[in-house]
Amino acid sequence: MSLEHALLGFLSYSPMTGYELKQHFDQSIYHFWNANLSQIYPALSRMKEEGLLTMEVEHQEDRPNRKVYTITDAGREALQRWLVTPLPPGQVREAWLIQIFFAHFQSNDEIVSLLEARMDAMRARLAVCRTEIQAAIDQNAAQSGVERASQLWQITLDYGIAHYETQLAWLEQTLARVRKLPPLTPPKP
Amino acid sequence: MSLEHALLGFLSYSPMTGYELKQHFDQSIYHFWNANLSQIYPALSRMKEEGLLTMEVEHQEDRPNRKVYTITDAGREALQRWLVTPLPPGQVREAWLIQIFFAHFQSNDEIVSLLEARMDAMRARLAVCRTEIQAAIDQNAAQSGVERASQLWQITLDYGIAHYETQLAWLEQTLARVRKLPPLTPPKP
DNA sequence: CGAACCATGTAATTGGTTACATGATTGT
DNA sequence: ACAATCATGTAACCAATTACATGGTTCG
Repeated sequence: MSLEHALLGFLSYSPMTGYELKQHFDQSIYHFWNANLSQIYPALSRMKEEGLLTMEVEHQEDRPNRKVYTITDAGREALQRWLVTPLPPGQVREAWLIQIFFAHFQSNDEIVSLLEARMDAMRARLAVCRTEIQAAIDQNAAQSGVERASQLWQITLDYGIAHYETQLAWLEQTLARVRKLPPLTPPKP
Repeated sequence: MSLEHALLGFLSYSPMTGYELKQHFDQSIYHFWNANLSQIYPALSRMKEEGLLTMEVEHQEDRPNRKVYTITDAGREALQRWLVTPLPPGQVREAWLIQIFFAHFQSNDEIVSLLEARMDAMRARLAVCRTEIQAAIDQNAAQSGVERASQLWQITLDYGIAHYETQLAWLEQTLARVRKLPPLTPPKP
């Protein structure tokens, strides 16, 4: 359902093709939601069948025809309704924590390696938020008339930044903690 | 894959039935990974076929027979290998942030409501971590011989606590920010 | 008297990822 | 020469959720 509503959201700005929608996903909400083209195209067809969108074909000679989707009144209503409906919070799923949980037969160094690998990944993501996405927001904010939208975008980015900062803080702290853990009494089998 | 390895992890403690495994999921790692019985039972059969587990039937008269699964050497090796393999960090998926992102036509009050609903949910989860799961860990730690395991469990719980605290801090801060947002210039259509 | 516990599963559906397929144009 | 951009899709697969099915025992 979320994918569909994100598509409606972008199409509420202006009519677009599936390809362009994908670019919007990549450029603005990638840090908390992503979608593949192979997911977007069938979703658009479905939504057209449901009357949430209309489609017009723009003929092109050299490349495949562009299919430009436009949101309908029914689509706007569906979006509107969804936007004010609180969603049940999803189940947390952090597979790497399973590794920590069952690491009692691993050496402290092995656990440290896992944590360090994760730190690298989290640092990289934090950097993307701070540079690329921030730049996109700033550029967008410069064009006036969209201040409210820019501020909401910034709010979601700040969520991402806070999230990754927490991850890193926790990892740092856990690293110190694991280094001090008494080593395993029975050595590895 | 993670489900399978979590099952191997619990079975590395002692042989168990699918039903008992589910209880372990619910009591110790629910805050970062969960599984349904309808997922666990077929997974166990599969893993038995793959030679990671063996199974023995305990006959019972009044209830369905218990199928007790035991980890094999191959299972221990597979677990061991997985436990030291860094996992690629998963894509963040926070559907409710889509709602914030596209809320520029919603009133500030409507956005505030969404945030407050989420705050309630996050407070509830934080409370579960601080009370129920903490109690389970403390109880487990009291039985000596498992200190290392208890400490790793505590580490994963502290992750959960830090996560929910960050959520709440961000929500609090965002609430204040949204209340100050200049209201929408064009009133709702 | 109904809910929760014990104990097993299958089937259907949903949502997402990966692989496959096509093909011209533009930039390095 | 090779990768990236534009532009569309289909098909297979995987993981997780929900619904369905069965049925006795114990607790409030």
